[in-house]
Amino acid sequence: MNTGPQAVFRALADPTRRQILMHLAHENLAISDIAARFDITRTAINKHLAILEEGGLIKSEVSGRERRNRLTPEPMKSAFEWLGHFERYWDVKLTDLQREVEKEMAGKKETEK
Amino acid sequence: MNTGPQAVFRALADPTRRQILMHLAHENLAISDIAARFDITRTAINKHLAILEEGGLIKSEVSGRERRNRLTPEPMKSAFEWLGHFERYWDVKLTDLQREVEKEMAGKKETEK
DNA sequence: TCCTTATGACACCATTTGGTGTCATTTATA
DNA sequence: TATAAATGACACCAAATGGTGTCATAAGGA
Repeated sequence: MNTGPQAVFRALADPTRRQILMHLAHENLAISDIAARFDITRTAINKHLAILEEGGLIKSEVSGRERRNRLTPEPMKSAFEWLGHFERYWDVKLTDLQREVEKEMAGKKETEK
Repeated sequence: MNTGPQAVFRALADPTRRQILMHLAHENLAISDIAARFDITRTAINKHLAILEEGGLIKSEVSGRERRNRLTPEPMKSAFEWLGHFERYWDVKLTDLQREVEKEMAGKKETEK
């Protein structure tokens, strides 16, 4: 397992995997349960689960003949925080404010001449 | 261009692309400028830029013989918000608090018997 | 015990991904 | 005006990705 940002972003890059995470947010599910919710084979689901587990986003434990999967979303935090560093850039209100400030500064410069 | 969550997560999945975004957060750069900061060819950088632009994370405009790239991070917001839905799950403090509350409740039950 | 269910383990495949190198075109510049 | 610099446009490649199908094994249930 490797909960670094790379393994997490990689795990999040596939839409099927993100959907699996959403299902697991509601309830723990066995592999067949998950496969029943998608149009792809159980084998394909298994590979997705392996990548999610590699990213540390889920944990699984066997119980009888089932393997129950549970969400362990802590590693998402690193991706969330990485994105958070850009928050000030995408915040439109702040950008508008900056523009206003810059315009104001420019105006002052002009009047100071 | 397609600023949906899929295009954004896909663009963020590669470590080189994430580094390019960080560089562009500091300053707008031409393709050669970016290529000079990595050990891969300009052609490879070009492909990464195309994927970033496809996700709407950057915009570029030609200026003479240069193509200047600028960060347009608004689409990151959708990925950030998607992750935000899981925040309550990974928040350790909240989890600890819940554990405390549960322990307290269990204790009360005991004493109430 | 027999049959069914849930996985594990492979082998195989087409497409995508992340790189490379080369050549042509356009734009500054000495 | 030559020359150098910055891109664009291709062709080509190996490895990773996202699927498939098949067969074996283990665990429950009638």
